[in-house]
Amino acid sequence: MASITEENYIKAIYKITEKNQGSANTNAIAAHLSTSPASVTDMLKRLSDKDYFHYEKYKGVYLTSKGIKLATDLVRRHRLWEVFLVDKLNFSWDEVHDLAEELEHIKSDDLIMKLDNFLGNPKYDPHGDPIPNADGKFTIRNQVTLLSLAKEETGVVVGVREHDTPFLQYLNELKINLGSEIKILSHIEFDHSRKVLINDEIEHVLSHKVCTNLFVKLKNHK
Amino acid sequence: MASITEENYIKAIYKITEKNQGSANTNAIAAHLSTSPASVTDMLKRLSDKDYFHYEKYKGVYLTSKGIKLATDLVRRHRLWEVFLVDKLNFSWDEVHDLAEELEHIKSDDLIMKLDNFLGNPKYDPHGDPIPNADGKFTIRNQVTLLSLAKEETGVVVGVREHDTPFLQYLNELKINLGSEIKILSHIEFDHSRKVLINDEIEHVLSHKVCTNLFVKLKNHK
DNA sequence: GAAAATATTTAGACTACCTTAAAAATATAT
DNA sequence: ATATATTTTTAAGGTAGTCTAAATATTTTC
Repeated sequence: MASITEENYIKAIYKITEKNQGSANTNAIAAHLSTSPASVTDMLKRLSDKDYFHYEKYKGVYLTSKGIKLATDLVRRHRLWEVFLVDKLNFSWDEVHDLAEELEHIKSDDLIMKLDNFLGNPKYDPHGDPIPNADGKFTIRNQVTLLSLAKEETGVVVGVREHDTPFLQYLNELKINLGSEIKILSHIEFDHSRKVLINDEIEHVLSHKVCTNLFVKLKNHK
Repeated sequence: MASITEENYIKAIYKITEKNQGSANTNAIAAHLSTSPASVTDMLKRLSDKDYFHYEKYKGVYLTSKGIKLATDLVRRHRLWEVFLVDKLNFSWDEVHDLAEELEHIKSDDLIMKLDNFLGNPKYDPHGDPIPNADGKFTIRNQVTLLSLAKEETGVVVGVREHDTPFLQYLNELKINLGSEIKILSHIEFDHSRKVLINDEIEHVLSHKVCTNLFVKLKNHK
């Protein structure tokens, strides 16, 4: 059975390989876990006979199917706990990450199954991220960033790319949450920001960066 | 901030001192934590400058008010999680101890406050044990063991002394749970067992030991 | 393709917690 | 009050995980 530290290594490798076409290097893992590259090398060596990943000196590391299974299990647990914290305990979406980070390490398939049922088998977490099923399969959703909407089009917010607290709190201030409707009033050429109408009520300018981080689906589309 | 191991030591000391008039000895702590007496001495020495307890070589250990606060906090967290597991996730009362043992170590006052509210501020856990409030105060209840009921008296089950799985599962078989009514039909002199009527339905003989472990209040009493 | 920059690994040491075996202190029994 | 039994502590060492500093590999640059 994997220790909490081991689980965190597997999760870090999973997240990095998701972005960096399949392989994770020592420095990236160290940065992700706020530890030193030396510790990572050490840990990879000690963990490498547990079959979660392939590791070759100086060549980086990639997960085996066993490692991927553990990682998606962790993602599943994390996101289900986030749903619990927001839907049942009334936490806000910017407060739940660290708690879910602890809760996800409680290892009981029965617990997660019962939690899933209790929550009504949710498909997405409070940030709009898909929750993998018990087999590790994700529901894929049609989504684009707010950037790709044309003038006069309206998007319904279905997710956020970044999860850090300041960004989510900024969205709180703008009254933007999952389900909010954002209509593009105009593109501002100069800095690629967008003038928008939020929830049919408030006009606002959203920076290019904010737009990149908002996932929407076109209103009245499928 | 106390580590999980530290918390478990404090909790063990608390439980032992509850029974053994105020002080816990090395062997008892070791037995309680399934570790060696040498480890306990080692840990007590290392922990003793954190002000959770007073420790004098060969004299045993007793908690300070800081230690008692931490211990009752842990009891509170443990019992609230047990309520959650039984009331919300539909676990049975014999399945929740180990999971609560893990969940109790998640340190967030906010989490526990919100969990408490979500559960409706319960005063007792699924085994009938009182849940201390945030200040560590327990609700005291009028209760006696089934042993002290006379013939023809009826008791309502409000708690169990032992929490181990086989005992609780035996009670499941007998259809005895919190709230069950048990009427004493006769005392059997030979082995001090009791012939009883459970829930107005089933007649059964309960051993002396089972009776000692069942807390009841007299039906129609306060 | 050599030099410089960067990434990675090794070496040695630290902490928290655990272990067994032996020594010392305390408690019990005669 | 001494001998015996029990409890507790010390000593020495192990594992998981961490660190810094130094050594080595790889990549980038010219």
